Amino acid sequence: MVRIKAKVALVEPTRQQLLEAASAVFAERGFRAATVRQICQRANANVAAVNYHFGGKAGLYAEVLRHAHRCAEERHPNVSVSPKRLTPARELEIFVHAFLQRLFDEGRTAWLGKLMSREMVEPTAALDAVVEEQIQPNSRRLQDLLRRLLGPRSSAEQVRLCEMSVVSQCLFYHHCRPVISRLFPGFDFGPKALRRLAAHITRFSMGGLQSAKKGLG
Amino acid sequence: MVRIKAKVALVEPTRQQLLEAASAVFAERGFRAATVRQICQRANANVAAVNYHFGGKAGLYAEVLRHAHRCAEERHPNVSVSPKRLTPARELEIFVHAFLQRLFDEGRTAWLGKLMSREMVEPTAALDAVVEEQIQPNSRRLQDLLRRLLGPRSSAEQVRLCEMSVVSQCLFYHHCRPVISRLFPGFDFGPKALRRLAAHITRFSMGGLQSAKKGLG
DNA sequence: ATTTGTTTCAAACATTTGTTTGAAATGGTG
DNA sequence: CACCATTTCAAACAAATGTTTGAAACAAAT
Repeated sequence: MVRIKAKVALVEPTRQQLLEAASAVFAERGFRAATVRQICQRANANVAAVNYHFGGKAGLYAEVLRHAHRCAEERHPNVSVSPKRLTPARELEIFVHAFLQRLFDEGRTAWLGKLMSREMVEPTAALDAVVEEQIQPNSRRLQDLLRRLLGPRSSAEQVRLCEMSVVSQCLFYHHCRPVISRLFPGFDFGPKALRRLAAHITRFSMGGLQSAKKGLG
Repeated sequence: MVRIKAKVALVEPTRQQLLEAASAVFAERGFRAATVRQICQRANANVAAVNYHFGGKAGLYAEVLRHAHRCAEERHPNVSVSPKRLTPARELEIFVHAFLQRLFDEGRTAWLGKLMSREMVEPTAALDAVVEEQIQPNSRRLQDLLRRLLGPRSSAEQVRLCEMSVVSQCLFYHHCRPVISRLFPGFDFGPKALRRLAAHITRFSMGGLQSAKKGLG
């Protein structure tokens, strides 16, 4: 029994290893560009394992999305309510910073963010589920925050537009990283830079929101 | 001679047809997903034509980028200087609106914008040239405008960050269109909507710039 | 009309990639 | 040990795709 436990701990079941490897590869390369052979090699598994355990590349991808979602939920059990009383600006900054971290952190934490970012640009059949289960809730959360910032007279359209203005600034750095690093060599994405970025996006957006608010009447 | 001229006018040389077809297909599908067979079918050409005229798929793609650049230059011979005296806000709105149009117009006008947008997310070997020849100049142009708006005390870093805040808002709608149309059904991208979008992005950004300006000291 | 250089074409080729297969290995159970 | 289900594996398969090839068609010049 000790031996069994030890073995389980050391050599994780193939299915799990595939899931981990696939998460990383899909997050890096995207669904299309990732190959099952890459994934299996990384998981020390046979090429046929993907089909045996997940019924195919698509099935594996679907499982990876669920897996990443579970991992993220585990790590942030309930981000929806900020416990302390914070200024709205600070609350927005926290949202933005968390968003950036999900896109740029290394390791398992960032899988979900990267996968979702990929889905936006190069959608697969899984996009509908991703939007409904993951993007939609976050969108509602940000909209609530923005509505508070824009005031009760703001229209749904205004809230939507401002939401996209905020989100776009965060996603941009991930989507366009290849261009940014060529256009501005030396631009880095370490933790410190991420905080500075979040500060800028928040300040810029607070000004933008104020401007949008004025133009309401 | 008349017969020849007529024929040339009616049945354009294969090379040109390939270029046109490839521009459309690459803009729609991206470099990887586009297949030479698709392109050749659309151009009524043989599969081997691509290799004969351009040395391969990569060569064709490189030519397509140059071709799209020429087309865009032809259409907007010199956008760099706005002839009339405009308020900076109006100037920014024109820039933003033109940007959006390049991404969402149908037909040849939009090829370059779409191709560049693709390059940002899914870079190819051609990205370096694209950045240097196309993105860099536009970037400089926007930076000049923003520096005027931010005032002489603004740092290069501030200008860069604000530039990305503006550009990101424009690109977002193109990059994330699949998500937007699921999240906000009915969101359209017709000419009227594009003008409204440009107005929002401009107003939002003007507020953001003001905010960024304040935080300079 | 013949020649010469260019262009087109159908067919084949080589490679990649997702999937299938049938046998071998594995591990628990009676 | 023998039996059974589960899992792994090397090999093969089928489809897609970029590229090559060698002959045919074509056009212009001599």
